[in-house]
Amino acid sequence: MISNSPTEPAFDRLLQVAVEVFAHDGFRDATVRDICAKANVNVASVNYYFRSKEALYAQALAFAFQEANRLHPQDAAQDQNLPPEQRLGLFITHFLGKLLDDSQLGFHSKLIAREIAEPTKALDDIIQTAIVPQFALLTDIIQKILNRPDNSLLVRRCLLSIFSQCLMFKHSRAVIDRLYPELIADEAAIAASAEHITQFSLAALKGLA
Amino acid sequence: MISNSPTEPAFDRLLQVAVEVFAHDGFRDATVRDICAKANVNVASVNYYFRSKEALYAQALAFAFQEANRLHPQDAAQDQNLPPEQRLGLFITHFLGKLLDDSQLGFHSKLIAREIAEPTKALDDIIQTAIVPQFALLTDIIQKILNRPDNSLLVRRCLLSIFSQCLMFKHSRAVIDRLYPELIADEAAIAASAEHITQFSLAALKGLA
Amino acid sequence: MISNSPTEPAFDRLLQVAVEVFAHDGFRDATVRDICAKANVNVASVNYYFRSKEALYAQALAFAFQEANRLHPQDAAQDQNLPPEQRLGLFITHFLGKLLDDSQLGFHSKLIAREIAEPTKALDDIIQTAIVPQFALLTDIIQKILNRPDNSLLVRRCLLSIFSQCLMFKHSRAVIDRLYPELIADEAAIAASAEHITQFSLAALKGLA
Amino acid sequence: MISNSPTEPAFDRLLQVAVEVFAHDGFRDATVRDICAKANVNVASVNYYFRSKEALYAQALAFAFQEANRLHPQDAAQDQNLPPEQRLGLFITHFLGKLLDDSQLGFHSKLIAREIAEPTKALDDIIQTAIVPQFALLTDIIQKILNRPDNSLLVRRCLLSIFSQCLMFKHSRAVIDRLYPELIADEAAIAASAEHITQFSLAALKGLA
DNA sequence: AATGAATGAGCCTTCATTCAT
DNA sequence: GATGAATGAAGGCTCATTCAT
Repeated sequence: MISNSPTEPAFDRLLQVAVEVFAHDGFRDATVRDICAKANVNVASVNYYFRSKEALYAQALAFAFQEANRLHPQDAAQDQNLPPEQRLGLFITHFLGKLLDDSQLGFHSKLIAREIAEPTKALDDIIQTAIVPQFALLTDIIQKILNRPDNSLLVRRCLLSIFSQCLMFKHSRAVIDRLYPELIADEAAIAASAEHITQFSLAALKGLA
Repeated sequence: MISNSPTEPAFDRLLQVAVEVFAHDGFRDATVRDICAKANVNVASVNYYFRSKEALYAQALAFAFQEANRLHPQDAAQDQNLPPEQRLGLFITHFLGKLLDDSQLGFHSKLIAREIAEPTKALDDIIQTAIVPQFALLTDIIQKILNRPDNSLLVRRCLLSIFSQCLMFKHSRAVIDRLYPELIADEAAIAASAEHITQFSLAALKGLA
Repeated sequence: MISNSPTEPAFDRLLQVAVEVFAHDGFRDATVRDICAKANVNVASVNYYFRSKEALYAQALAFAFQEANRLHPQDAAQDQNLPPEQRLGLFITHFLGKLLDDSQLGFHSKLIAREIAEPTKALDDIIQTAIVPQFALLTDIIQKILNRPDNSLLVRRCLLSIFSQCLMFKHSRAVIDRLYPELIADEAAIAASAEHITQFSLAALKGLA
Repeated sequence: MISNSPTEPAFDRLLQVAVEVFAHDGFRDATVRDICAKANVNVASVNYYFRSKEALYAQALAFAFQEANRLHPQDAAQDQNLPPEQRLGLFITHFLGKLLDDSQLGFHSKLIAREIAEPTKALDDIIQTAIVPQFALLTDIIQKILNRPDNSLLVRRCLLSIFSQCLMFKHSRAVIDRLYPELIADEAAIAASAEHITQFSLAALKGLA
């Protein structure tokens, strides 16, 4: 993705700060001045290194995906030796953990969720790089449980049904925080939520198979 | 674009245009000048009728919920004489229809989805007036299928599992449009998607009961 | 002055409120809306009754002078039977009391002080109506103490010297409030200040005579 | 109009123009656009250099005091070797000269007089840095003539009596211009006025001592 | 006669961007 | 190559005023 990036520290600092700030404030509310100040670089640096605020955003988005995948690889769920039911549980637990990570890494998924909810021109690249592989992995698991071909409509629909249950905790977090805060209160609660999604989805898949 | 029938009072025209523009551009990118121009009123009208851009947004949001509920009432799903399984199907079909309505009303759900993804101060009011009733209705249906008390954690989690499958078509529409466009190609496809969510969820609920 | 004023209650209320608001906020900071709201009349009333905000100001100024003179006549100081030294004391006490009156009447002198510090076109009329008579009265007193003709330069200069000591409490009140608040703390303090000005001025006049 | 020598830095030009414009129009009526236009700089410069219109005003006020004191230092009046009666005369002459300086510097005292008549948040700072020293100097002189302690009420009252006679030429200049223009017609007249204030005050102080 | 709705000019401020160094 | 100064377009908002009723 970021093939043409010089490896200068100012450039990198700018990129990391941009992920955080864009994730926190959104594209419009984030200001170039704020990003530069937080990155300890000159105000003109964004235009110098990235040509424009918009270009910085696109790069930051690509960087966020790259980092999210580097830091949260779905290794266990890819193990073809495990039974698909167990792989499903691992996938969901891992994916939900990534989404709800409120540490520094949380910025990555937050920025991505923003981009999906309000796509810009940058989305198409991103889908190919980061979403398609996740979809492929989950497709593989579902297809084995349902015992149907990869490209069947049912597999695709079940894929969305399962993905959506995880994504809700990101997209509708504001609602969950207000109505059902106990479901994401701490790590144990999040693990229980992952377990529920797994059981709910397994029961559904078994019933539909 | 809503037809700006000049007979309509300026206040109403402003409100309808605001829903459109805020849905399309978001709060920050939308400009008062643009809204006023599209509504064929003076630039000062927003401040005259609504006191501020922020207050206009809050009113537009409330109006969007009101309109969405008025045009897609959940009457059938509330019928206590029907079996809960059928009520669930009706609820999902209606809810998905409301979310994917690309006619004039599509703006309403788009604006609402934006607000949930990036909450402003206006969200709290909205949750109470518009979301809580929907949650209550679905809770009633689930609780009857599961035969569990209203407030059990399981009921709440299943509620989110079902809601999320519908909401994904709104929040992640950009992804679906690109990867699985056939699932929302036309009204028949949407109906089939609703049917899938219903079957998936019913199988899950039966399995968990 | 206000010969063409209709005697309607709305008109009068507007005028009285205008004196207060202009005195408190100044011409620019005062808003027509605020004045109309406080006077319980329509927003358009100012333009209807007075043609413009500026014209309302001019009328309010004239009204303030008229009221100030009507409510604070310098009767005692005009008594030719009293010795001029006593008349000087009466004049100063009375004048200072009028200037420092913080009750409703205080608005009149505050508005007038504003006009003198930052004159508008309205000032010339005002000087003839309200200031000249005061100057004449004080001139008469001084001239008798100094035993000089009315129009001597010395009389004029002493007039200003005495007037200025009183006016300072109005024009530079902000400074006095901060550095010597004890000089205007209460009615007794104000009376003592008047007494000082009288003694200071009498001593000066005696010395110069 | 100050000569906008283009060699001067934009910051300085802005400050000098601000003194002029604020003195002429007052804080509210003065516009940032006008100031920038007169200073030949961009409209955004005020916010760039001074953060806000209000901050520019505060700086302009401080600058006015600084300039007024730099150009009219009270050196002679501070000379402890001179008799206090002579020092009083020097102080009054200098102070009145500063107030009535109609050259370029007239803007300074006009701005200051405005601020005292209609104080803003900026006044408190100004009092400490600019007024207190003047008061201290005059207090020293008066106390020596009266032979009383610095902090006696009488000294304070006499201080105000003397100050006020000078200030009147600033605050009530509009009235003097119309009724007694001969008192400030030219430099000689002003010197005569200063002489009068000195004699009047000395006679008073002697009488009260 | 008197009003309330509606207007438009103009204000301060923000911000991404540019330019000379 | 990299910066800090400077810009200009645009945004939300206020307010005296006008106009139809």
